Amino acid sequence: MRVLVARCSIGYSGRLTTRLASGERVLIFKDDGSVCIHGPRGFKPINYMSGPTAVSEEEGLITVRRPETGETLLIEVEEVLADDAHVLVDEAVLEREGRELELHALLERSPHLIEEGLEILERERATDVGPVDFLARDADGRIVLVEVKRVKAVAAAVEQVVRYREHVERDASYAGARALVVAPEFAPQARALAERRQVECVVLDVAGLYAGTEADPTLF
Amino acid sequence: MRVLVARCSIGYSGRLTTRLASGERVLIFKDDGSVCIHGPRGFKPINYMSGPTAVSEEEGLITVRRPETGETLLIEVEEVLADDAHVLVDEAVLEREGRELELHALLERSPHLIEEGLEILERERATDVGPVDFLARDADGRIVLVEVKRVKAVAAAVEQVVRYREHVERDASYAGARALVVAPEFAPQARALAERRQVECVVLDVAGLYAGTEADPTLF
DNA sequence: ATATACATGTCGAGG
DNA sequence: CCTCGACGTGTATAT
Repeated sequence: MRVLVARCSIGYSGRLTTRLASGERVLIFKDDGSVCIHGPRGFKPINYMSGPTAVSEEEGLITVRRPETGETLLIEVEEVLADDAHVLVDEAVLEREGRELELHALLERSPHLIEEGLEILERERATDVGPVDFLARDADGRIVLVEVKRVKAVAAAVEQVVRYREHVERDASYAGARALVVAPEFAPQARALAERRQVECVVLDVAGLYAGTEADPTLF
Repeated sequence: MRVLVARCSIGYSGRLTTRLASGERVLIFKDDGSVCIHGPRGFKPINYMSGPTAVSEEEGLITVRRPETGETLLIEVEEVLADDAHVLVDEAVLEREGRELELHALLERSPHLIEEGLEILERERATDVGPVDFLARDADGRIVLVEVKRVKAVAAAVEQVVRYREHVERDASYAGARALVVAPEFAPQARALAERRQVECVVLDVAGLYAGTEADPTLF
């Protein structure tokens, strides 16, 4: 990994075209061919390129090409402030907790949090329009399709569960299936669309959900 | 801006919890309080934090807190391989060309690129289920709803414009409105859905669009 | 401040 | 390879 600190101008051409006038930045060239250029603010690079790439350098002009897509990054180096190569040993992989999957597991253990009397029949049931999060049956014996969102549900989530419903209803035994979106919050447009499509919105108290579980994300 | 190269272990707690075992990484601390930590691969940081934050350091333990959200990043520094501070001068702002907004402007100036005889009536017309990119009228006087995608159109884009059509058709004067998706490329499932929903797909030659304009993204 | 849609989105899973 | 949905999505824009 090479860490170059330099005054430079940068041009990118690919899915769009960007131009960045002269300024001092930190440029990181990784061994996998990826490049990221950090400006003075924010954790996101101001310019970047995925690997694999071919990097060439001559007379202060660094050219990064990604043959796969034809993207090009041109870096005119005007002044080198620092230039260090590091051989970094890092075998660790990032471990995550608290993703949507765990929310699913929690709801599967406690389906009454969605609705009293609900029984989960299947999880991640595959359809040819994508998987539906839960296939369930309500207290009256009706089939219920459940789409779960960890964060605010938008119109697309409603569309998703409507697609599932249209799909399963081609099988007559699923006629009259209910469709639910379960989320801690709903965008107004999502509610409007849900009403039109006869999709039910279930607001989930995520904080209350996790309260008392060992993976309580509010503990810190 | 501080560039620290170190062997370290990292814990993040916020919207989720992550743990990263010991390894050698590049850590960048910016003056606005943002932090990003780069591992050996990829242009994305393996861990990060947006500013503003409070950063404290004692005995090899760096603590980054973001009061606004309660997020915390804990960095146990086990060995420092390099540690440099840089005062970087960078007033430049990134100029982008080729965003969706510009594509809209281009099409608004030259609606014949969508269809001969098309007349744009309104742009970004809002509805309670979302805006439609263009409200237009065709050579025969029929209302045309246009959804524009800068990259490949997928099924969701078709559903969007169908939603708009359903909305405007509640007003009888829009009965029989046409629905178009305009994009440089269409996913097969998007085409299939478009056919079922009677939505028209217009393939746009984006390269041709920009050819001859000063913002030609192919010039590199 | 809130709501909404764009993003060089990126990334990973599943067919 | 393609398609699709999640993401610590982040970010800008309009209301």
